[in-house]
Amino acid sequence: MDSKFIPSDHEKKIYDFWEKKGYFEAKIDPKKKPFTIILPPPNANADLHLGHAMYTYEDIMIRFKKLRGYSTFWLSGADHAGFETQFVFEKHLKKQDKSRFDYDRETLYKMIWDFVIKNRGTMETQLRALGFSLDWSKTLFTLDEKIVSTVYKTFKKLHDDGLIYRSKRLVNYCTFDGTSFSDLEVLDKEVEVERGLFHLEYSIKGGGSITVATTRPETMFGDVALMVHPKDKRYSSLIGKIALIPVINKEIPIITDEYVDMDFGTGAVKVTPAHDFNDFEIGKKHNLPSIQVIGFDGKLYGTGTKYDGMRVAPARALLEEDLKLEAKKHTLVLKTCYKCGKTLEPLPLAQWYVKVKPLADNALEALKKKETVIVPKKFEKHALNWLTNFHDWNISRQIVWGIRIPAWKCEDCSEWTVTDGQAPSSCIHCKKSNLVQDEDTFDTWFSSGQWPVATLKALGEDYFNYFYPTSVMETGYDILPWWVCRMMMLGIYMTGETPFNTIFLHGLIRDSKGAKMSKSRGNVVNPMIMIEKYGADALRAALIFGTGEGNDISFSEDKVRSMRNFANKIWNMGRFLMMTRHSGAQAIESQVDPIGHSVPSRMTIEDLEKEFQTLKKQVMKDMEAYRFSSALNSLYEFIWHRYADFYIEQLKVEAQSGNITLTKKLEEVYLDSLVLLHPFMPFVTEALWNVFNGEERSILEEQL
RNA sequence: GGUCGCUUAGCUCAGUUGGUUAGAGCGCUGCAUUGACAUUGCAGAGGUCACAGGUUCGAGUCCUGUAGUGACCACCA
Repeated sequence: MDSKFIPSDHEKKIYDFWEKKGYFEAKIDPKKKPFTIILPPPNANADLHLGHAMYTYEDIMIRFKKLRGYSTFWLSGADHAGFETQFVFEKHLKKQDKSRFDYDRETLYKMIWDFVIKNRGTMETQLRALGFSLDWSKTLFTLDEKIVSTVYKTFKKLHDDGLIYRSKRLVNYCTFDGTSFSDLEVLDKEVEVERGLFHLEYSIKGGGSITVATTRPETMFGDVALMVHPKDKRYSSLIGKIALIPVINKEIPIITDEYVDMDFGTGAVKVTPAHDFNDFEIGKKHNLPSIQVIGFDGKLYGTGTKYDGMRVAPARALLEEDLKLEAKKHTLVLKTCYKCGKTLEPLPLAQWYVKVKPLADNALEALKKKETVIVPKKFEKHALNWLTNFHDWNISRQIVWGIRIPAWKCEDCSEWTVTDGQAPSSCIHCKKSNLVQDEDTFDTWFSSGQWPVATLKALGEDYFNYFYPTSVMETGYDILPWWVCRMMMLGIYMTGETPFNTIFLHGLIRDSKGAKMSKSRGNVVNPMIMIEKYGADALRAALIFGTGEGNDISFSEDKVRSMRNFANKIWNMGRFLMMTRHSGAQAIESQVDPIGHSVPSRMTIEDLEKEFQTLKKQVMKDMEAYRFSSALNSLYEFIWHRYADFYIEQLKVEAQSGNITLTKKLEEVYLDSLVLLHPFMPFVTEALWNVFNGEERSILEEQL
C-alpha cells in the first residue's frame, strides 16, 4: 500500500469495474422494494459545473438504498435544452459569419443535432468521474423518438380535454433571438435611466392640451386612448374629449379608469394595448382596438412617418429631439432576455397556452395529502405559493431546436387540427386538405415536465409499473417552479399518480465569500479540476460536510482539501491495520506471549464496538431522514477522532504484539465503518475494500 | 407592496422534536518528527448564539417586536 491515497490511481479503474459488473443496472425484482431517482437531465452539449456535483445527494441515496437491499434505479439522461442550445449554436455560427437565417429549418435542425451529438460524451464522462452510480444502459435523450411520442400524446390529450388553447396576447419577445418566453424566463433588471421619463404633449380637439408621462414615446403611434383617474379634478373637463397623437394627429378618446395613479407623472397615461401588458388589459376592459406598430424585428412600421424602419431605441431618441421632449431621470425595471440580456419587447403574438389551474389544483392536492413530501419543509410553502399563483403557460417557442408542435392550420378555414404527431390528411373542421404545420416548437420545460413518466414509459410498461412513482426528485431549489411543479402537474395529469413521493431540494453553490458564482465574477469553479487535484470523494464530501440541507453552500477549496485529508486518513488507518496483521504474525512467530495483554484490551475493544453500534444507529436514522450532513459529520468524528485518535492509539502496541483477536475485531469495525461511509466517499472505501477483501470483491455487495 | 429565509468562534457554516460545561472545518498559539498518516499527533486560545421583551423548572431552539441582510414574486405610464 502506498503511504498516500492517490485518487487518480483508483477512481477510473474502480468505476470501470462497477460498470463492467453491472452494479448500476436497474433490475425489476418483485422480491425487492424499488428505489428510483431520475437524474435531472443535464444539457447534452454543455460541460458540467459545480451545481451538477450537487447530485452527489442522489448518489448517496441510491448507494445507501442499494446497501439496504432495495432494487435501485438511478436513471440517466440528457436534455436538448431547446433555446439554450440553439443560442450556443447561433454564437458558433456567428463565428463563421453565418446566421440561422442562412439555412432552412431542416438543415438547421440537422446541424444542431450533429453539434449536440458531437459534444454529448463529455457530460457523461464527467458524471462518471464524480462516481455517480447511474444506469448508463438505459440512458435517454429528450428528443428520443419514444419521449417525443409521449410529449405529442400529452399535448393531444390536453387539447382534447380543453386544457390547451391558442390565444393572441402580449408575450415577452426577444427581437434579437427571435423568440418569446414564459413569464418565468424573463429577467427583471432595475436600471436608472438619466432621461427615462418623458413628458409628451397631446393637443385636444377644440383647443387646449394634455401632457402624459411615458417611458416609451415611440409607442405613441399605437396609442388608442389617453386615460386619467375618474376623480382627478385637474382633468375632469377633458374626459370624453378627443386628443390628437403628436406627429400623426390621429384622434383618440380620453377615458377614465381607477387604474391610473394620480400621483405618478402627470396623472395622465397613454394607452397602447399592442405594446404594454397593462395597457393590453385596459384595452380589453374598455373594448379598445390594438394597433401594433413595432415588428418582431424590433423596428417601427405602419406609422406612415419617417420613423418607420427604425429600431425602437433610435426612434425614441429621434422623437425626443424632434418633439423637444422634456425628460426626467427615472428608475425603471426592464424586462430583459435571460440569455442575450437585451430588452424584451411586449408584442402581440398567437401562441399555445396550457390552462394551468386544473393541473395545479391536482398538484396542490397531492401535496396536501402528503402523497408528495417536500424536504426541507420550508420549500413546501414555496411550492404551494407557486402552484396557487401560476399563470397560464405559454408553451410556444419560435425556435427550431426542439419538438415541433403537432398542430396544423387549415389554409381554407383557418382552424387548427391537433394530432398526436402524425400529419393529418385533412382539416377536422372543413375536411379540406390545405394544411400547414405550426412553425413553433414546445418550450423545453413542457417536454422535460413529462420526464419521469416519459422515460419510464419509454423503457417499457414493466419498468413503468415497477419504478413509478419514483422515490425522490432531487434538484436545486431554483428550478422548483420551472420544473418540479410542472412535473407534478403533468405527471399527475398523465398517470393519475404523483411522479415522486419525496422532493428533496438542495441549495445553490456560492463562492467562499457567499457570492453567486458567475462567469463575469470570475469565481466559477470547475468540478473536474477539483477532482484532478483532490479526488472525487473529497469534492463530494466537501459539498455535503457542514452544510444545512437546502441551504446555499459556500464553496471553498480549503474544505475540499480537508476532505482529501480525511480520505487519506482513512487510507492510512487501513495501511496501519494491514501492517498490524504482519507485525502481529511475526510477534507470534517470535513467541511473544499475547495473552498477557488480552484482558485490558478486550475491555477497550468492546467499548469501540459499542461506540460503533451507537454511531451506526445514529447514521441510519439520519440517512432515512435526509440529514446527510449530520450523518457524514458523525462518521468523520467517529472514524478520525474516536477510532483513529483514541482507540488505535490505545490499542496500537498490543495489536502489533500479536493479539490476533484484537486485530480481527479492529478490522471488523473498520470495515463496517467503510460500508457506512461508502455512499459519501465511494472510491476510497471501495479501494480499501479491495485491499482487505481482494480485487474482485466490491463493497456494493454488502448489506447494511 | 407580497412571500420565504438568514443573523451562532477571526472566516465559512452545523446545531433533528426546547434539556447537563454551545459544535465542526479552515485559520491562530505552543509542543512533538526514522515507527499507519506532517494530507500527522498532543495541548490550547477564541462565542453575553443580532438586539429587546415574553412563554417555560429550563430558550441558540418556541412567541412578539426592532435592526441589519439575502433570495424570489408582483408593480412601476
